[in-house]
Amino acid sequence: MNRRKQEKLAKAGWKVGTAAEFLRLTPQEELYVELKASLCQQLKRQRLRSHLTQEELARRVKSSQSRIAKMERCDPSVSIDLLIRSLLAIGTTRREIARAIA
Amino acid sequence: MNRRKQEKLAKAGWKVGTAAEFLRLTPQEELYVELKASLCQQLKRQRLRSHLTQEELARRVKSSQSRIAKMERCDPSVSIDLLIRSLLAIGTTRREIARAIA
DNA sequence: CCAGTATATGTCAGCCTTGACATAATGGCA
DNA sequence: TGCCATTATGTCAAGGCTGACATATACTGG
Repeated sequence: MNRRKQEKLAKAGWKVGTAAEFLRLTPQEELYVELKASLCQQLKRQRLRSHLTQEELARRVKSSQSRIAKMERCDPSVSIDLLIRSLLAIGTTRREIARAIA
Repeated sequence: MNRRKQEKLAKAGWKVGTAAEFLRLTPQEELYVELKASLCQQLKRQRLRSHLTQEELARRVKSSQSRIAKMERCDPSVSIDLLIRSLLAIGTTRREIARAIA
């Protein structure tokens, strides 16, 4: 958001900030969710690249369509553990995972 | 282990194999534990580099000495989530975490 | 040898994550 | 529009993870 618009909103009584500020995350929590988000995106990218539906992917990683959807949406209920196990299950290499994280 | 010794043990009725084989891990599970092990080592390295005791580190990451010990020993009861949250808590960057994983 | 510090191991109640299921929204396509 | 495939959201019992505590073991200087 540019400065102009921000000032305009401020005049109208709004506050502008990052999602982390809004959710009152500590800097560490912020890093954590960002890192997790990278893995969520990586999972979705890998799935689309493989032309799989969530249903099909779910079968491969022995999970369910709903959980795959939550993973890709980065739902708070999914762990990095599950994300990494899912990525490994569809052939993502450590190097690729590292690349997604960095 | 060299070939000679392996044959010798085989004659004596022993089987020789990797830890993964012994524990009957699937290739994916093996990748998972290896990746986790890298993070465990990284945590220990970072702690020693910072000249912290497990007790002190535990306070920083709001955990307990026993759990830190389990993390560094790569106890099955510790999750990648906790490892990553701990690493972030002591100032490890995403890049460094990625480097440890790759 | 002992005391003191650091690390390792075992246990467990309480909370968090998971797969599964139901159901709702979304997006084409005829 | 209605139908179908896909994805999103809500819920929950069962199992996994966590911090805390107790205790054991390892290490070191005196």
